Amino acid sequence: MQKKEYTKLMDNATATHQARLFKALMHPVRIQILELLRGGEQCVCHLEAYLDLRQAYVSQQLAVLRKAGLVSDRRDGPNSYYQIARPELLQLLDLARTMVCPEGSTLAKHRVTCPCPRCNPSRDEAIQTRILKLKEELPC
Amino acid sequence: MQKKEYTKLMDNATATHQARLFKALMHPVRIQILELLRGGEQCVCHLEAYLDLRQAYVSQQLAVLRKAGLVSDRRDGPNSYYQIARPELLQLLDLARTMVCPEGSTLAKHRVTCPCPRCNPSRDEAIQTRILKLKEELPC
DNA sequence: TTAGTATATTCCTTTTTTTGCATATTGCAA
DNA sequence: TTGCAATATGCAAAAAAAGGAATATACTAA
Repeated sequence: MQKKEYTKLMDNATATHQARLFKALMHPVRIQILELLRGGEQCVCHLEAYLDLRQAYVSQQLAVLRKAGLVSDRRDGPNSYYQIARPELLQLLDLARTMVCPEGSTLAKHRVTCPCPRCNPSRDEAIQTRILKLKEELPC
Repeated sequence: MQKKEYTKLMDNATATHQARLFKALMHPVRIQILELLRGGEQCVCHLEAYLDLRQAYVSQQLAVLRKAGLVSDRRDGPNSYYQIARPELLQLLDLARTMVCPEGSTLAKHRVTCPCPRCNPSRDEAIQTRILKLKEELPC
């Protein structure tokens, strides 16, 4: 039997890192979160409303994505905003989608009530103007 | 709070299928198998030798890839040959590798002894000629 | 300080994967 | 048929992930 010298195509460490990346993506909710982040950063309550999931659960899934280095977070007052940290992720998701979803499935519509500042600019604005008004009324 | 009509970016079914694809790829051994299949089909004993893993274990991992529709198999005599069924997979793996492995890691060399017919053409040939010789010696 | 909103984490149970081991199957030749 | 080589499958224990529930933290406003 022939004994051959063989240069490995890939070392174990790389394969393990790659597997870790796929592991972070192997969950439907995490994929949907990344899809929602496609258009830019979103706060947790927005994801919660749009996916119709409990807050703690969304936070757990975000923690998995964060620990895998796939998303980054930023605090703004009471809200946390998450965004995609690796733009190549979107290519990866696009490629995966073409592989599993050949037929253009029709996307469902549904109603959401999201409490986040971005979804409620008027409400936020109203609060801000009321605050300003009150401040003006105060004696210096 | 505003109530908005929202067209889902992705239906649950698609996300689930995508997750299933990533699930099949979330294992280092399966990734290494796919890398070995990059150059074309290989038999099980070849993978076994090149990855230095037990036969039953390689077969199990191949079964996962097969059930996910990522590889196809073909029987040729006593050997089973596997090949990549979805060429887009290679793109996916390439993209994933660039994401996790920025520094060009040096690939290790190692010696393998593979018993498969392709790795031992001379041995196979020798057997074949011996068979032919024996047949000639037989009285019709 | 207290209360309320937004978010994160910890603990625990259930389910799914992993992995080793034994065994079954298949194809071929004697 | 028997025996052997190559491959596949079934089973069980260990490890990991999923998901629910309670709780902790952070910030803001009163």
